[in-house]
Amino acid sequence: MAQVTRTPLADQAADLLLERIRSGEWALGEKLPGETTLAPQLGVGRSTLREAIRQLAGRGVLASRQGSGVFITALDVSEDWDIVLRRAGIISVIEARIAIETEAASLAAARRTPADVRAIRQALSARAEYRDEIESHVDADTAFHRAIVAAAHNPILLDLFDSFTPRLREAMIEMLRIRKTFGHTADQDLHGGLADAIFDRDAAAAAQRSRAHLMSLRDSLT
Amino acid sequence: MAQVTRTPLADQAADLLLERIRSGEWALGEKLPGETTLAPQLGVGRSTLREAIRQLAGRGVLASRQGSGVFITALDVSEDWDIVLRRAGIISVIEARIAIETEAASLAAARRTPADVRAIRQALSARAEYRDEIESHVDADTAFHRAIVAAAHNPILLDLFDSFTPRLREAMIEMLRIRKTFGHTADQDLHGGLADAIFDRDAAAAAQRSRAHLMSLRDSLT
DNA sequence: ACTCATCAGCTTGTCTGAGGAGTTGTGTTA
DNA sequence: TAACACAACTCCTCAGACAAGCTGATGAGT
Repeated sequence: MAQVTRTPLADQAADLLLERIRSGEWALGEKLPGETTLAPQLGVGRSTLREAIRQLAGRGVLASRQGSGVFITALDVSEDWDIVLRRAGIISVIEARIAIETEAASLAAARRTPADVRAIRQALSARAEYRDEIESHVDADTAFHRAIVAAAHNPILLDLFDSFTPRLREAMIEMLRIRKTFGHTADQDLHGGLADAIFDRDAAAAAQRSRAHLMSLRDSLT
Repeated sequence: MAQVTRTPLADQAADLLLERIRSGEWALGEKLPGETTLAPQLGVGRSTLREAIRQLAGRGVLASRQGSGVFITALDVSEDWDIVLRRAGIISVIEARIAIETEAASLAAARRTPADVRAIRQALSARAEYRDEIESHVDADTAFHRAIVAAAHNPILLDLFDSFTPRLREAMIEMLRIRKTFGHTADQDLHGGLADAIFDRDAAAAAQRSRAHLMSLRDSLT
């Protein structure tokens, strides 16, 4: 099928180049072939190739240094996060949560304000209420953990957390539906202990309890 | 003050153009002047201007349509994460790196394969070579840290790392250019120690050294 | 044998001129 | 009035020339 809209050669060359970069043809920081050899290889003129390179440079994938060459600075930032999370598997996701939440818990212990304390306390009691309905319980649990990350006062960590949890919701519900181990008193106490450590400004204990909780979650899946 | 490093004209033209766009000289969706009139206005050749436009097009600011003209598609660079990272401040970014890299180092110690060991070792020696050139040093350093995250065999952590580093590159270069504290033997030894801990499968030591390195980096900025 | 300046041969950077191709508005014509 | 033809724009692509920067080899001088 012939396409109605002809895309510029420079765009096509950029796509083609990005594809080859993604495929791992060149490692991070490695040098690309010279313009004079790459241009005929892609079937375009040198200036067209240069525009393609500029385009990728604008996206932070390439960087060119005069006299030296064109180098790969990133293996594409890409926005296919949805797919990545799906393919990665639940274990990898929980490990990423461990990374973010333990650090956040530690920071939260140091930085929490009275307003943070109120928010965490409220989320904790809300979590205790929903013991029977799985979905509500998962939502309340997520809200509790989010309150802790928010108390760390680091916008990046909060952004990372927010990019995880929506994808995680279904998986968590599914999981809890199969193994009916949720809403137990012990589980609730574990979360209470994490909150207490943050209230007491005990960074080490907060990190340790956050990690312990998530690792037990991970281990229950293996 | 004459600058030592001459930035390419195309980059300068792109910056100049972005500045004028940000100042509101043209409205969203409006057409820019033609290449033949804009190029002399900026004092560059036509192809140079075209490369500048391509660069901004790659960042989603401009879009050119053949026969019609070049149009403004966004007044702000935004690009979701880019602006978040810029506004958040370098401290928050480093804290996020601490979260990701310490966990990754710990996992890498447990999971590293012989291939990972080779990759880390190679990156480390490459890092030692580039002691004088700031840019090359930063790239080599990034490659080293990336090799460790890759050795953790967790695609999500690797993706998170990759989403940080491209934006961090310029800030790191800028920082090192001001404070000339890089490439020191102590610094290289620190990285060597981290690598050794991973080689020895000592997860605790790997995490501790990774954290120590990044925290010293953070503290040097306060 | 070692040091260092020089240079040839790479690389990317920039400009120019020539067409090709698409779009748009205008004027002519039926 | 409506459809068509066309001229005048626009960006797109290529080729060639030269400038500027980097790198490794070469050779002279110590």
